[in-house]
Amino acid sequence: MAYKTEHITQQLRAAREAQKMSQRELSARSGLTQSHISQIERGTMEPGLGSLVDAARALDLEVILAPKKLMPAIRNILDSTSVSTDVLTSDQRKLVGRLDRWFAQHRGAFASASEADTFKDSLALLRHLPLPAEEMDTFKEATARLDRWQDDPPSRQELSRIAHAVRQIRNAAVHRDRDAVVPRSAYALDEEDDNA
Amino acid sequence: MAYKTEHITQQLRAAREAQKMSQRELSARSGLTQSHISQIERGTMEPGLGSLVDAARALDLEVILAPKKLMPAIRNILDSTSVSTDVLTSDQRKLVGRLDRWFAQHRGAFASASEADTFKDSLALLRHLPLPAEEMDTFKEATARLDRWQDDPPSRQELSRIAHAVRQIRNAAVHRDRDAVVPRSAYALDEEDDNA
DNA sequence: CATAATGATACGGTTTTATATATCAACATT
DNA sequence: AATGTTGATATATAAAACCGTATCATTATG
Repeated sequence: MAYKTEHITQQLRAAREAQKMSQRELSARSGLTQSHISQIERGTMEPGLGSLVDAARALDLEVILAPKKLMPAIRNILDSTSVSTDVLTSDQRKLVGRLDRWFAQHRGAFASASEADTFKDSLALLRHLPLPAEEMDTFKEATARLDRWQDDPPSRQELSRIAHAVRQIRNAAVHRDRDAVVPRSAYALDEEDDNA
Repeated sequence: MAYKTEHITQQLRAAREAQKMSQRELSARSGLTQSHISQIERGTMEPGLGSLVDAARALDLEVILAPKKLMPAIRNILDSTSVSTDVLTSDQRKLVGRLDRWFAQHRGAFASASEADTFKDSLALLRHLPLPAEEMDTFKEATARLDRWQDDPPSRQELSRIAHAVRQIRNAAVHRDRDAVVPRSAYALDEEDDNA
């Protein structure tokens, strides 16, 4: 049915999820109904152009028409440029990187696969979400145990505790982020962009 | 009404006109109704996403979502790359240029202002539309009389005849251009009446 | 465990899109 | 002068979109 517009609506969903925004929050920002959004994302219904623009704007996206022949060049810009601003402290970057490498080799150490996935997901987010100094300490502290995994491998229970702690930090960061780090994201308030 | 989507639909119309395509032809290529297209372009109604995509495809355009922050870069691509590729023979370029200069000085020689305008319009198009060799001959032949305007000024009737001939060449070029240069633009035709 | 948040659905009701078809005035073409 | 083409409209009808609201199963969270 909505074969022609599938990629667009799919992109909408991807953008929303990338911003960790719920359908209900997007609903509030865009003026569309949550049920409406769900159906659009699922392909159950095809949005009107107006709805698409509303949803897109709420996600900091623009609906544009581009000549086919220019698409390669545009695509180049679109997926080469990393999306987030990456204003992390080098401390955070290093720590996340270290944990990342650790995880690559020891994911099997977790109690369950889902727990490992949760941990990985937390890491993925903390790679992009800046953490305030104090929380960085908590983060460091929570994962300090992993530094000694070599000569003293942590038990699964210890790992669970650590993963849970990291998860909490992630959650805190995500929630604070919406209003603090990405405050001028969507709204129609800032119509004024820089000039061309 | 359709304030949010005005620029998009406006762009649609601009693209269609730039390709010298009539609403009826776009209708045939896109599957939409001519009346539908008219209303969309006028802003009387807001198209669904499906309709927009259909119309866009028929015009060799793509509907895409782009992050706002990347818009400057994209806009750069969009309007830096100018119009058509201009693959004219040097013969055609020269001839058009000469006629252009001639016209700049002798537009008053035409029978009416509108006839002069028509001639200018034809020239403007032939500056960008490549002409096959045979037609170039016809073109040259039709305007040969102007080469002797100096010592033997052509009558208004002669001018009318020439202008008309040039106009015909222009028309043929436009039609051929649409069917040749934009052959694989729209798939809508293939779906419905798939005649070879 | 209890609670809250999430996404998927459902349904009745209003509004809008979209089609099919035709007409019309303004031009363009032959 | 006769004929085609163009874009704007009109009307009637079918088909969706869109909203409100509400429910439900999962999953996340405290």
